[in-house]
Amino acid sequence: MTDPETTEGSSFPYSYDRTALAEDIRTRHGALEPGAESGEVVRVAGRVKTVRTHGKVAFADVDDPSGRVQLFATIGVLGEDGMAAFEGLSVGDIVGAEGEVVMTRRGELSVKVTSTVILASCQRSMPDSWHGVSDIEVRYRQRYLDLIVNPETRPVIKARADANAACRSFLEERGFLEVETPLLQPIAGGATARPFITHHNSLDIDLYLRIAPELYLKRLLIGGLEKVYELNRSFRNEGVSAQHNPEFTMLEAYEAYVDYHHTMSVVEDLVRAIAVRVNGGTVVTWDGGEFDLAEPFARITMFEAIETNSGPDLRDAWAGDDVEAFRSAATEVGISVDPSWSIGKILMETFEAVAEKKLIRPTFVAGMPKDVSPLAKDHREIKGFTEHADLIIGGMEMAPIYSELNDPDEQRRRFKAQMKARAAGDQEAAMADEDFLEALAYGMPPAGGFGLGIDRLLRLLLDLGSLRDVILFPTMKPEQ
RNA sequence: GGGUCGCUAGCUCAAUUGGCAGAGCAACUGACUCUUAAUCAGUAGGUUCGGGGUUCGAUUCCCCGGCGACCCA
Repeated sequence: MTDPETTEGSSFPYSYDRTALAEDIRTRHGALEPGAESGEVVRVAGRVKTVRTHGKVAFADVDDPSGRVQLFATIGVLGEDGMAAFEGLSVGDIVGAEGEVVMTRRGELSVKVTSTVILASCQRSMPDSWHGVSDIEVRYRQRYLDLIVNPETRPVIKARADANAACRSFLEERGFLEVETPLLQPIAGGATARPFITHHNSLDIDLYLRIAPELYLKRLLIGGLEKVYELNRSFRNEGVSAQHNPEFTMLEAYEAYVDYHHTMSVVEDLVRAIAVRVNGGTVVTWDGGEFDLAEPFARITMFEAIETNSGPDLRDAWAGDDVEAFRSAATEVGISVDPSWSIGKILMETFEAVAEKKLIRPTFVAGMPKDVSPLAKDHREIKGFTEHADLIIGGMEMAPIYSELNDPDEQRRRFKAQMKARAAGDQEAAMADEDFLEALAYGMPPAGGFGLGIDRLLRLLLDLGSLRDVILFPTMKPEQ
């Protein structure tokens, strides 16, 4: 309980003139002899972690962003009223304290307080400072408590800031321009996913939250911006899992006059740059194993990925367009094949079931069946494929990379095929975007593009069990 | 969507075969002039996630629901 005198009236002061952080004090006076005084008076501020009273002397630990500092109070300095006020501090209160930096007899660097002010009292009981909060649900719903009591949470925030900064500096160095494109879109394009729908009242139209910025960034390519990127939040109306959150952070970038071979190399370098910025090196510890991102990323085809993971060899069946062979192969590896699935969709599902989780070291799976890849150019070697690579690391899809489709007639045919799938019930199939087709008709330079999932990459680099551990406020159902 | 597990005091956790809902920390009162998970004495704190059922009696067993975690699809 705080003293009623101090909780009435101006119990929530407007500011506090802090003159030192815990770290500053340690740097300047950490070498003082036990019992010595520094002669320097400081004002510190932060959250009370513990209070230890001893009658005519008392201690409190205060956390600020740089660390912890001990407050040391004596009745000789504060008098009885001041001492009572100090002893009234509660764990969780945010306080400011002024006093001389001293070293206690027991060798703990302290601020020997002459005055203490409660800047914000903590009206609720703080979680146990020893055990912290272990209930995962509380950690996600009340992230502020997690941050206050669980020290391991804070570095995750720093890692995300570092990853974002690494993306920006990497791309800026290479002449890319950061842009912002619509989050509210009349047609949700650029990926295959179910969108969220919202409504604009005064225009009286439904709009979608973007599932990707892709089609707008390509419009900028058409407009002559040859290297653009957007570090974006996108939204997909799908389940929540260790690898999925309905809103997620992605880096999308496009570069004119290159193909996906070039862009794969760019992504490879970018992933290394992010790792170095976040972890200080390229060695990744993941799920009990270890690998080095500095080694060249593998580049294999989907057929090779399936085969080397003891799946069937499907090349002949693919060349012969033998849907039945695909159905039986997929069924054999335990997939329940939907009768509406195309041959490409079955191949894709087979790959995901057989190989994806086993690709731990960085691997570009280069080439994607055309009917599940409506925005990439035809593959130059494999019939029915597109130049669409997926970078897989740690068994997770990290980044799609395309030779961007820039033929408006072919794009129209791809959209048509998608609409057909959509009509057949595939809610993830792409929507045709006439406005985008018109833009393409003006001519888009050949280009390579990619989208890098930042949340998943962070999960990998930090070796965390769930995507929710790198998202500060993951999507949750309301409690009631 | 299916399966498994979890939900008890502010936090971390107990509660025997179905038999008085408890401990530590936090809070509150008091003692203590160098503590640092301070110590000591005392006080208070509960819709056991919600609803229903079985039973003399339910935290415990059964059913329905909520939220979460993990696994599977």
